[in-house]
Amino acid sequence: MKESEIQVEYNANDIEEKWMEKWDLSMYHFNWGEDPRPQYIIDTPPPYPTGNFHIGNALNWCYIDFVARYKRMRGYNVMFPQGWDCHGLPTEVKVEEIHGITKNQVLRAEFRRMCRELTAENIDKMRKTMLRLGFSVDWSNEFVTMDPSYFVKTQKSFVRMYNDGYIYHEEHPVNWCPRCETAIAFAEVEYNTRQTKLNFIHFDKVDIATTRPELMSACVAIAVNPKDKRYKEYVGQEIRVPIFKQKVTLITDEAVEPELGTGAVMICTFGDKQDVHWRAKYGLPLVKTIDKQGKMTKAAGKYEGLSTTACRETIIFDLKAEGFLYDQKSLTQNVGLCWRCDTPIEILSEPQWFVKINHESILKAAEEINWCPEYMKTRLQNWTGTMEWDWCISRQRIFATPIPIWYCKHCGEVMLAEESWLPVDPNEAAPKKACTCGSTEFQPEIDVLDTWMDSSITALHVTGWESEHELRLPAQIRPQGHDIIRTWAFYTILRSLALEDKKPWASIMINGMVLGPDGHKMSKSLGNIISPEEVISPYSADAFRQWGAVGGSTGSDIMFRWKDVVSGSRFLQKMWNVYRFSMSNLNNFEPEDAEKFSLDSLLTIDRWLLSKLNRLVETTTKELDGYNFDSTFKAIRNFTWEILADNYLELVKGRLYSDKLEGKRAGQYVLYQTMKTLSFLLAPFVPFFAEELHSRFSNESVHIQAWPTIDKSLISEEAEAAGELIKRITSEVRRYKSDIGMALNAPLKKIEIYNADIDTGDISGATNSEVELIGGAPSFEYVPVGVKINMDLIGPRFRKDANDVVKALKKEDLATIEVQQASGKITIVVNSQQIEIESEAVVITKEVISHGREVDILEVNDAIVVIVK
RNA sequence: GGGCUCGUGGUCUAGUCGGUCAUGACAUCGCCUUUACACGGCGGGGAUCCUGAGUUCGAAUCUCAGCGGGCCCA
Repeated sequence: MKESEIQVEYNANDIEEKWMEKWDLSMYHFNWGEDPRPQYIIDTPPPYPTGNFHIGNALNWCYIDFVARYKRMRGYNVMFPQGWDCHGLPTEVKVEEIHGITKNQVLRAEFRRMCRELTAENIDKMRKTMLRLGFSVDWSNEFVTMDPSYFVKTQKSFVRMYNDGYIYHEEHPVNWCPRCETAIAFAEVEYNTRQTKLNFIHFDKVDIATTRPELMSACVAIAVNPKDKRYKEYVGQEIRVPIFKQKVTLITDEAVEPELGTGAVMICTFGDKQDVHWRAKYGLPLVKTIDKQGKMTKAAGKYEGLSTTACRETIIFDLKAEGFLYDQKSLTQNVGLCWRCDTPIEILSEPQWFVKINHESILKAAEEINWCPEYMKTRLQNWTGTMEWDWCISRQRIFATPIPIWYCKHCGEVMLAEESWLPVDPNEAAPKKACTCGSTEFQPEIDVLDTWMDSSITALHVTGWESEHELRLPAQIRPQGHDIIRTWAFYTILRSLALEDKKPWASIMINGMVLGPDGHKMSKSLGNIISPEEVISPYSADAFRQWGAVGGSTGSDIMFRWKDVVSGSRFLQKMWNVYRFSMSNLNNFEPEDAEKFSLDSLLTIDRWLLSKLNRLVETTTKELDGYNFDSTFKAIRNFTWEILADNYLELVKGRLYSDKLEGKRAGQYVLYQTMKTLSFLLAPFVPFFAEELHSRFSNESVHIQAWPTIDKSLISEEAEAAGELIKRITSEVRRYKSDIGMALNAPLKKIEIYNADIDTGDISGATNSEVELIGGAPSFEYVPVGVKINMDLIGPRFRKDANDVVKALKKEDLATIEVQQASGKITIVVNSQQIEIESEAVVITKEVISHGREVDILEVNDAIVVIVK
């Protein structure tokens, strides 16, 4: 083996950059052709190209990469594709900001070009971070949703779902941002508490309380609780709305809270989602009093043209002047805000495109998917159960996939694009055929598709839907955060069923959110954001990735902790030292020596180590199959540090330094196997470091090697017990030296070991002392010092009296119990009753006394270790 | 307000088909510069297992209620 140029310091950043340069990334490519390996396709989340690959993304990608690398080593044909979910409002807003324009000041095509340009730059930046973090992405399967090659599929999916009756166009209440002038989905509404005024207003028969008097012109009914006696006599009667003078009916509904305000509320179209409910439930008329810009319409009479807030002030002024308003109280309430610009949203009734939701089929598919962790499935189920509106898929924006629809100017008929015309922007191209009425004059649909329409077909896209390859749906796994179970997971299942009648993935692996070092979710406003780059440059990507692995269990939210990164970095240095030590002792040991090596010449502690090593392989394999990265990596770390470094190396050193070939060869063999195995086990987690370790064993990348197999013949209880005894004796001697203030390498006059049949060579080496094994019974006296009680036996047998039995046993003379125990039965008196206890229920602990000899005595299991001073 | 989830030494965490000394890491204290490593080794101290009630001979673990954190939603 070569040990040259193994530096004392592990210089992570140099080594990571070296491998980044050297690696041929085609080793991560998926093979679309014939392949004997089973496929393992990952439906990677396409991030939104903000330009910053943040730490939350990084955690998600760490998980994906652990799985991808592991599965490749396990012999799967793995695809870890990378997509980019480009369309959306944030980019539009950013472009307006950068160019100092509003989107309506330039041509749509020009605005789209600006958005594409910015997105391409942002993707570039994020790709760099991903490469630096060592993710084994298959870049040959990258997709960009704004590219025609991708959005042609979004459009095709629209056309097919339209033809299959899943999509319809209808006037329906939608969440609307008056600033952005677009419909938005529930997923895009944020809630915040605000102070507002509850206004108390006299109507002609009742008094009502409202926070939104500007909606009085849209008042279509008054509602009270059916149990509210105050209004009983007026139920069903007509009430006149002040100022606007329209007559509305007083109705009753359970949902009205009698305690709030006056107990009577206006139903307006629409103040909130409850109004939408009530309007549908009671078949009330629709009055549109707010327009798309958030201005009052003609329906608001003299208030037409005012903004909603100006209208509110003016109406309050007028109500006061005319004596209708008799009180105002402040009220804290939650208001819905546009997630992007914080403008309070309105509910408007507008013609929009919708996708029908089939609850049952989604629930059934969710049941067939393997959820990790399992409880995340409940979230999807609960959400599905509470969906009331269909999915609104149209948006009034520019940078998005166009809806491939025109309307005939002559007869109004809808003209749907044929698949062969796609991709198409109806605003830039006309239909290639005439309307059924004969007209060739068309009005293009200017609404565009919700971005989720793009991203909800990723599972289809990556498995080859509508490509030159055969369809390989379902993908094997969907890795994603729990924040988007209700959106991305939900929509993907829906679309996959609608388009191919198949579930999108076999499994879904959920990651938690990343919290800042202060325990709160990372956010700009809290100022607790940490970027992956800030962590990598002082500590390395491999250290960062270890935080991802050990930070917490899969699915739970995990805090970013610097000390996890620091300890990751220390582990690399520790492992590096172990490796350096091992390699320097392997300079005359070649792979052929390992092949020729006869296992018969292994010593006890070697077998102990190899047994532990194979158990480690067993554990890591099992844990990785269950996506338990934290327990996997902790097991590797524990093995390396405790078992290998602190114990095995110390015990084997004596042999490695000695001239006796046989024991030395055995130690070298163990080190050789262990270093090779560890380089494989570490590969999914710390790919740069593992490659560096492996590079001195082979010219091939560690990342295309097979995962180690478990050699069951080397796993042995006896070997472990025997090794454990040696290890414990050594560490007892170490403790002894520490207790009496000796240096740990200081020699003892002599160590005698009684009542144990073990190799003493390694003990002697590790304690730097002569060790003599003495057979036969030692001439020492045992003194009982305590009693341990087995509650498994005592508890169920004595129930209520168990406590008294324990007390009695503890009071009893130890020597007496010992004598009785030897005879098989212990008889004691409890609560003046004589009872018998089986001898197994009690264990007498004993100590050995030196009996006059000038020695100290240590006990390890049944062995007696005598230190001659 | 609803759903899911978590609450264990100063900090973070393991354990959760109930069994009497509760795991480990970081921090802290003491000892040790031993030829892989002081980014190390050895040893010690430190816990009302969120609170209350219940089930049980016995609860960190099971049940109920409450308090507090997180995410999603209204």
